[in-house]
Order: sequence, then structure tokens, then C-alpha cells
Amino acid sequence: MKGYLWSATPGPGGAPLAHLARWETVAVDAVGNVIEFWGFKRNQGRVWAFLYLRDAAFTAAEIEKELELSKGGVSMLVRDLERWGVIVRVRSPGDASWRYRAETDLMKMARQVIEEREFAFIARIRLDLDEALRLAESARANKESIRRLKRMGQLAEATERALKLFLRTSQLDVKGMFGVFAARS
Amino acid sequence: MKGYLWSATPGPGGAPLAHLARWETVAVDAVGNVIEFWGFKRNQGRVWAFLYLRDAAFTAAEIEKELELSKGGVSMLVRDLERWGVIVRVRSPGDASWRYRAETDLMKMARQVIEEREFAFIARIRLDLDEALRLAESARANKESIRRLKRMGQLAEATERALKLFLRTSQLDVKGMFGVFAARS
DNA sequence: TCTATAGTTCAAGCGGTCTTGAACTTCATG
DNA sequence: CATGAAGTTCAAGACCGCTTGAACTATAGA
Repeated sequence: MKGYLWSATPGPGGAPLAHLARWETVAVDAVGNVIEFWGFKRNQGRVWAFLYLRDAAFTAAEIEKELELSKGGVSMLVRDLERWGVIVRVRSPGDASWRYRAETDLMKMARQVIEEREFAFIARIRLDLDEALRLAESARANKESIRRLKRMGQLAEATERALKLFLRTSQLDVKGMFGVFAARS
Repeated sequence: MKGYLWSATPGPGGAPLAHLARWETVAVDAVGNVIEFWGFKRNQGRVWAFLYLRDAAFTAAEIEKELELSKGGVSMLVRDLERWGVIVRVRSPGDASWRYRAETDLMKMARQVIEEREFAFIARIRLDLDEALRLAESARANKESIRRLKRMGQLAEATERALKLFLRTSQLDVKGMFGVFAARS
């Protein structure tokens, strides 16, 4: 007695028949796309966007139905979002199930994970390049090769610096929401 | 009569037995990782790094052998790299085959593609959110929903701004770093 | 022109990630 | 404690992009 009405026919045109308003679907998917761009799962973004837009607490079953996800999927998605602190889990008094509510801006999640995951990644690359340099020197590689190796290291360094700046900026952007940057391009 | 000696046994430990020096392998793979991080193919980075480190022109067959790639793969990889202008194709007088040589810094390629691909992507997302906003307004959605929709738009905007800043910075980094490009454009 | 080698293309295979759904565990309630 | 719904886990499978390799085309040299 679950949501068979909903999961029954996705339809040939691919049009979802969940009862989200059209504008909600569009917005929710757009957020899914942004967040995917930042290296997260599209559906993490969709779940957060749904909760954020509705500005209310929903059960996993409701999320499952509205966004046409699987039970297991919702369980994992809300766990991730909760761990990152962008949604909270609340238990209503007379209710048998947990409800979820959007808490903070999604950017928080992006910053957090980028800090952990991406910096570790770049650090690893720099270590590799350092090792290559040491090996090259002890192998008496020619001068030009060593010069170029160093240059490669700087490529990674530039990446890391850019990433840091990027994080710092995104933080400022969200805080100082209105102002400064005029619509360009 | 190809490179059977090389492709024969990758070995259980995964150690490649091509005759790149150890330090070259490490460096080449590190560059492959950075570039993958930027959304390119790992092997595009490896090919460029190989050519750049050796500072000489190599044939496709040589690249294929040294980096343990397939013939078709090398063909496509060098085509991409050439299109982005980070390697050049030269024909030696008495030689039957083309040779490839690293031309510019890889960062050039990153900047170029990020400009085209990623900005288009974000632009698309912003259009979607704009549409959602219009739809929501004509559907007389409640005030708070509309407020939150606008906020989502700013998330995409922040992303776009961060990306721009990122590009600008990487450019500055490279210029200042290597001094290759004279003063200002 | 003919032949051999270089170079290109793309369908099929491979590998990695995301999602599903059923079995299982936990929990609120009677 | 018994029951059923809520919630979790994870193996199997869907999905997607990258790589391979064989067929094909182009080109240099005889």
C-alpha cells in the first residue's frame, strides 16, 4: 500500500506525474544541476531544493513520492544532507515518522566537502610531483626536464590557490547577497 | 610488429613496464590527475605531460607505446590537444609520420574549455530558474516561495561569479608565475 | 600506379557510479 | 511482547563515459 499510483507509469514522454507544480519541478531540477556541477549527486540537490522551497517538514515517504525516488535512495540522501547540516530531522509528537526540513544554504555543504575532499586531492598531487622531482634529481635528469617538472608543480599550486580563493569568495557571495556585482555579460 | 613487448604484461602489481623513467611516470600521472579534476580526460593530461617533459616531438606510435594507450585513443587525444592549441603537429622532412610537441601551458586549455562549457551550463541553469520564477508568479505562488526561488537564483549566480574569478585568477597565476606572457593584454 | 604504413572512425566492451528494491532492523504503539 | 510501519543496508542492475581494436581512409615512397 505504498505509492503505486505514482511509480506506475513514468510515461513515454518522460513527463513526471508527481504533483509538484511545474515551476517547482523546474527549480528543483535546476538546483540538482548546480549541485551536480560541484561534484555532488543530482538528487541530493533535488531533495534539498524541494524541502527548501516548501519551507516545511516532510516525511521520507512524501519526498519519495514527490521526487519519484526509491525508498532506499531517500534514506541515503537525507542521511548525507543531514550529516552536512543542510537539513534537520524532526520528530512531531503524535507522528510515527521523522520529518525533514531544509536548514541552511546548500553552499555550506559545497564549501565543506570541497574543503575536505578537493584539497586532499590536490595535496596528494603536489606530493607526487615533489617525489617526481626528487627522483629526477637523484637520477641526474637533465636541467631542462627538472625546470619543466617544477613548472608542473606550479600548475598544481595555482589550482590549489584558485580553489582557496573560490571558497573564500563563495562564502562572501552568500553572506553579502545583495550588491556589488552588477549583472554583466 | 608493434609494441608487443610493452603491452604484453601489465603485471600483477600494476606497475607499467614501459621505459619511462620512474619519475616521469609519477609526473605524467600527477598531471593526468590535475587535469581530470578540471573535467578533462586523464589521458589528455598524460599525453601533454609526456610531450612537455621530454621537450621534443614524438610520433603517435611512440606516445602509444610509452603511455600504454591504444592507437585509436592516441589519435583522438592528440586531436583534442591540438584543437586546444596545447600541442602542435609537425612533419619532419624525411619522416613518413607526424610528430607532436607540447606548445603552451595546459592551463590554457582548461581556461578555454571552462569558459565555453561550464559557463554555458551555468547560464542554462539560470535560465531555468528564471523560468521557474515566472511560472511561480503567474501561478500566484505564495510570497515566501518566491523569495526562496530568488535565493536559489543567487546560488547559481554565486557559482558563476566564483567561476569567473577563478578563471581570472588562474590566468594571473600563470602569467605572473612564468613570465612568459608580457605585461597586460 | 601500387604497396605499406600512418591516421581516423566508431561500435562494442569495460569500469565506475548511482539507483533500486527486497531483506532486515528499529521503533512507536496497543 | 506483538504488530506493523518506518528506516537502513547492500547486492544487483541500470546507466554513462572512456577506451579499445578492427575496419576503413589517406598518404608517402617505390
